[in-house]
Amino acid sequence: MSLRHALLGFLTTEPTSGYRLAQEFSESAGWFWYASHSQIHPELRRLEEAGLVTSEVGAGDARGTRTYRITDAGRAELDRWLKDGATEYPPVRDVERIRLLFLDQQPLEVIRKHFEAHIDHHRRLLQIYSDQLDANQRGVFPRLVKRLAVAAPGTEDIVQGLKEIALKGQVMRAETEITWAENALRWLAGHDAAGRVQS
Amino acid sequence: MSLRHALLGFLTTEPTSGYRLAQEFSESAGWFWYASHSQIHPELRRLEEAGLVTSEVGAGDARGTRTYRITDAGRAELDRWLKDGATEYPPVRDVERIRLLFLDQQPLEVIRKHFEAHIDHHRRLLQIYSDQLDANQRGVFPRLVKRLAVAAPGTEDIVQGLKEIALKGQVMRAETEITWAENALRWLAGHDAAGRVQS
DNA sequence: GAACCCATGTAAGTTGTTACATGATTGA
DNA sequence: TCAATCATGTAACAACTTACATGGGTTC
Repeated sequence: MSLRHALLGFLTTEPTSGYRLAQEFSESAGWFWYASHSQIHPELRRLEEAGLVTSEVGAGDARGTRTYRITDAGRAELDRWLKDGATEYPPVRDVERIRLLFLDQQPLEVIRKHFEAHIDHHRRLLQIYSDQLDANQRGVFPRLVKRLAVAAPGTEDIVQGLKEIALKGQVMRAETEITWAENALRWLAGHDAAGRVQS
Repeated sequence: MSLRHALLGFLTTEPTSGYRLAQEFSESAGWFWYASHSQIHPELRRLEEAGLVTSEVGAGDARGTRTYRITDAGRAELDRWLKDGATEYPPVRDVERIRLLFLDQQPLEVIRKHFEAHIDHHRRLLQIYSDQLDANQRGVFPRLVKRLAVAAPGTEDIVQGLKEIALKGQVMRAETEITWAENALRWLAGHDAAGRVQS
């Protein structure tokens, strides 16, 4: 149940609404966790039932925006999750790779398009994460600013450092995928040429 | 519905049983797709209902091993999937990363363990994929041998090349993760030392 | 007043996990 | 004969997706 803990984690930065959380969890390539509002709202209510968060609707709020706030029990649960549990790496389920394996009986053109689409996809991600990394390093990344404001004294450089490391990881991943696919395209081009020469 | 197409794809290499498929989908770090037998057996029956595969139990087979074979309709469906559909990249859901973000209020020791576990995990994967890559290059990788046997004439080097590229991708990913976490550990060690000097 | 954003919700369906259940064969 | 492996299956549950639904606020 990672959504639960992702929500608790975000709520340690500031109390906010399900709508805002849904925005955070949708934007920027899903940040590190994607979830839809139809999953977030019920989960927040379950968290409230469990006493891990509280919620209230502002007195004069006609829209009915419900603001969620993490409780001490919620912080304890998050702390327990962070301390006790090792990261559970999910099983590999890579559509791109299984497609690639079975593309071996398709025309070269189809294979080429596959790698090009892969590069496009990861270039988009690279752009997003590079921008965020840049904003983080300049200290203007909104989420960083908010988190620095609530960070325990003396932990500021850890907060910023870990965000930078996390973003650097995304950048490295995207770069790796692009390099890989570019190499593949080169191989494919060489193979194509070789095939023509021999025929 | 990728499991469907992953199963169809594997069945183009050779007719086999749900049990064997479940083994393939479990071993070797899940290869590129993990699925449990309790998901595979029902899916195979659904594929049979849809006319995409046929199945039969060998005459003298007391164990009741049911061998599935892809039909022309199944091949057509796989072909359609490979040709028409672009790869659908799933939304980002990265437990490791969200854990890392919220570790910023934990002791340095806990953070260090996180990166060490990350390195361990990816070293294991690296070993598996390196071995497979090696076996593939030497032409002794069982799945490669089988697939080469059914490959259309003239496509052998594409078959082997794409498998190599796919495995190379897994190796690169694992290496990237290890490099990333090693850098993070170095940063953490430097930070720890700096902290002690200042205090 | 139309279009768009803010804000929450439900319901149906799919996918995937975990646990339970059964029975045959093989090898120590 | 006991344990491991072969082989398939079901049932309950959890996670996630997609679509539908509602209503207030803002802006042109």
